[in-house]
Amino acid sequence: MNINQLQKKIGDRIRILRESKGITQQNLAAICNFEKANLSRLEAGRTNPTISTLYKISQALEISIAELVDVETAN
Amino acid sequence: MNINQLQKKIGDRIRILRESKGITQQNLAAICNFEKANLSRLEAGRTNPTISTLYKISQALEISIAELVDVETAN
DNA sequence: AAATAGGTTATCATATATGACAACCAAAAG
DNA sequence: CTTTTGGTTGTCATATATGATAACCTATTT
Repeated sequence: MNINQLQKKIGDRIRILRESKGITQQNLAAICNFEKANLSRLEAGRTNPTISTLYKISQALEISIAELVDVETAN
Repeated sequence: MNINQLQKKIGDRIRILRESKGITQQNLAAICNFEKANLSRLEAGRTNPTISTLYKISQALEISIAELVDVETAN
């Protein structure tokens, strides 16, 4: 798995988790105190997020970081 | 837990895992194709690493990213 | 039709992660 | 004592993540 694939997987995971909580990007961005545009970029897998960014998202989604970045098990 | 604390925890975890494999920073850095100095900074919790950096480290340590960033359970 | 909702993309400014390099330190080995 | 080992710290250059803002798009609602 290369870095682009990883970014994509992380982005997909954020989206799936967000949707499963039934909230919009705008909403999640607000909870994280993020810029909405950046969340869109993240979910699209277009950036290489920092651990602090991912932590904020995990907190907003009420899961651990480990759970958030658990993208390897599904292969 | 604030971002500085998180960085510190991640850094500690990297160190502990590295030491448990019995390899030096220089060694791990080489496997990851990292600059040794940066690994030192990471372990010291002085930087906010990107997911790609953490992924490379997790691969070198032969664990998943989720395992690497699992710093919340102990507290 | 116009307004709203949800999301996407671009541009720009700023902070900083990372690489490269070098110098330093303490402890251990020779 | 000198050399080696393992790690730390600083400086600088470069790429880019993130925030701020704005414009755009589609679908739905009013």
